Amino acid sequence: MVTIRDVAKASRVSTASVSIVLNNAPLARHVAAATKERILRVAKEMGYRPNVLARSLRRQNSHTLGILTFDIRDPFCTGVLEGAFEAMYAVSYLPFVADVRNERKRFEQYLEMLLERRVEGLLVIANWLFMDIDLLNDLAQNKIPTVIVGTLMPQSGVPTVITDNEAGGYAAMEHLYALGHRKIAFLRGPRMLTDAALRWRGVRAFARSRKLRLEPKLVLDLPSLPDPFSGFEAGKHLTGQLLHQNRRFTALLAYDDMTALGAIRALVQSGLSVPNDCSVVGFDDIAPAALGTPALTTVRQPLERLGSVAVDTVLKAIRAVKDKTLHGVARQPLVIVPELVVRETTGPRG
Amino acid sequence: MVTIRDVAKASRVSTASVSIVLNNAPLARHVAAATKERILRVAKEMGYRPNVLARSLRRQNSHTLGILTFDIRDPFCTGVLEGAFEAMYAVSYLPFVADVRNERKRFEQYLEMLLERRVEGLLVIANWLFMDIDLLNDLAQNKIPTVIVGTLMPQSGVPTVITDNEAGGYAAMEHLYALGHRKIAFLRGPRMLTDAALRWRGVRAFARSRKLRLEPKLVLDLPSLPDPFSGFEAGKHLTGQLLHQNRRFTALLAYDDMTALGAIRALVQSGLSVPNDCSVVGFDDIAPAALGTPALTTVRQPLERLGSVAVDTVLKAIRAVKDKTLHGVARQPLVIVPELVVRETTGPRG
DNA sequence: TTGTACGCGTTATCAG
DNA sequence: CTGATAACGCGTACAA
Repeated sequence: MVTIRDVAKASRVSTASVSIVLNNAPLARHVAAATKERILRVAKEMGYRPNVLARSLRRQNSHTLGILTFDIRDPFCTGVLEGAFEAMYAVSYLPFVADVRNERKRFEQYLEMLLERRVEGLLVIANWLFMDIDLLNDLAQNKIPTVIVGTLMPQSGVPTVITDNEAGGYAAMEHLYALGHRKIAFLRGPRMLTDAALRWRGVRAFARSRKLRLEPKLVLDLPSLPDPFSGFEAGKHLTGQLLHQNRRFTALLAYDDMTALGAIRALVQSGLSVPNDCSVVGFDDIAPAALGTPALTTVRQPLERLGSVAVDTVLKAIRAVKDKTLHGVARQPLVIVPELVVRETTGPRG
Repeated sequence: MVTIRDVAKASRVSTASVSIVLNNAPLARHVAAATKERILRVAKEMGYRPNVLARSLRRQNSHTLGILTFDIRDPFCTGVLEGAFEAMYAVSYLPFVADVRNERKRFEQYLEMLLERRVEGLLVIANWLFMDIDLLNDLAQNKIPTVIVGTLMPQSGVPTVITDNEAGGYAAMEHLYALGHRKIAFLRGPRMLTDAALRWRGVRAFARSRKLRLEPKLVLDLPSLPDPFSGFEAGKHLTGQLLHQNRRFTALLAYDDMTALGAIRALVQSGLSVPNDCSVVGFDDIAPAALGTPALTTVRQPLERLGSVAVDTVLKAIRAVKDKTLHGVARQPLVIVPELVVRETTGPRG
């Protein structure tokens, strides 16, 4: 590997000059044009690549962020990741990504590894499972700028970027109501989950505004399970239950897309048609939502936007720390408005 | 940030002793137990975290791999990633992941960034788009151990890990044939794509073995488009075309799941039922395949396995370079056997 | 333009 | 046996 010293020797100047010229530092103005050119040429010829490790050591920054995901296969994660990557690319930061797989041990080990690598900031793409495990402390301990994306941790104190769940729930209800649905079944999220509570609040808010009564027997709660794809099974199972009890409903609002997809499976397997016999609405707009037939109507979380806003927030915090302008990051969660995507699983009341 | 010097001072020993003890180096045997304990305790109390940048600089290794993905949202990528992460976690390597988004410029920039960061090896999760752009040279240039996953680049010279496409094609045909299907439509992959060619070869091999004639009019080729999700649209469009021409077929074998999902959409929208009127088989077994209704029958690529094998291969190559045992990595592509997953989109000929 | 101390941990060599 | 000293890896930045 060719070092800056090699280049210096070959160009017959000092390493200082090489560094100055290659970085186009202010002092480069005082370097003779001919010398500059020579250095540039030699460096290229020799295929010199500065060692970022050494640079980071010296500059005390790594141009690196750590991203902790709860499950890389979850489309929610990858959506956020895409946005995060984009924002990082724009400022030439590189991400370490660590897939926690919903395991506490991994979370802690990865966190340690990332800190040892001197990442400048941390992004945590979370789901409800991050709740049980009180890793929040681990996060709060380290002074390093951190942002949580995707779910609201009660009193975590960590800056958060989320979708406006309440608005989403409201919009979904509005849509179903407009189509004439009055008997609506709900597959709510796990009870302790803040997001679930907020979505439900949006639903209730809408119902109140239209004096629509929500039938308690049509409201079921998802258990909180560790596997993200288990949402599918849960949705299928709960819907099957509803069907088994002969409950009447013409529409179903699911906690998220995975749940909705499971619900559809149960409906179709019972010989019902979606949306003719029952409309279904999801939440998230993960990739599979659009790929199934019929395509899922859902409340789209602006995943890429969540990711990029989160990165911007972390970067801002990093700068704030550097400049010691302590009025760094907003304490309030950053809330991003979702968007209803009407596709094929909803239709007028049959 | 607390450094090794701080710990040394606080434990009243030299930095050397601290390093030796904390790393449990061979020399640690010669350190008095009491001293050891003191160092350990002080280090923990002070929350000392070794600076991996400095360590890497000294040891001339980074314990880091670079992973280039063509599109982080593609379920194929994330499947491979999961396996890769797992294998890396086992040896405490951390991945930089760079999402190329099928853009040449990004590929080159990221590649440069990764090399500057002294990643020890490179993993390229590729799809057909990596073909057009002759980035292979860029890869071959750098001496750094590299493995390509997921698609076979003709004469690239870069070690590759792939699924046995031919076996997969064969298995899919076998399944359809056993169900009684004889009029089978094919949505082949892009013509220049090696994987597509191999799958097709598997199909033909089976047909020959049963003296089954393949109707040329039922064989269509996908265009090669840049967006991974475009496979869906292409599948839908080509199937629509087939239907429009009133071609008779009782089963359809798609290039991959995305294509298959698109085909199903077209079939259902034409009033046909899957699998009653037409069976459909995909290839890959990406997550959405199992989530749709009906669930897709498909040839599963062992994605995690591809990822972990790829990482193991890179690590092996890294070690080979270090030990200068030049008989490093196999020149032959590593081929992993796929598995037919029978779900709901295939049934006996109607 | 250059010399050189510095950032931080590792390890070979040396002294007690 | 026990521990310290110092060179090293590489690029940066300031004084000269």
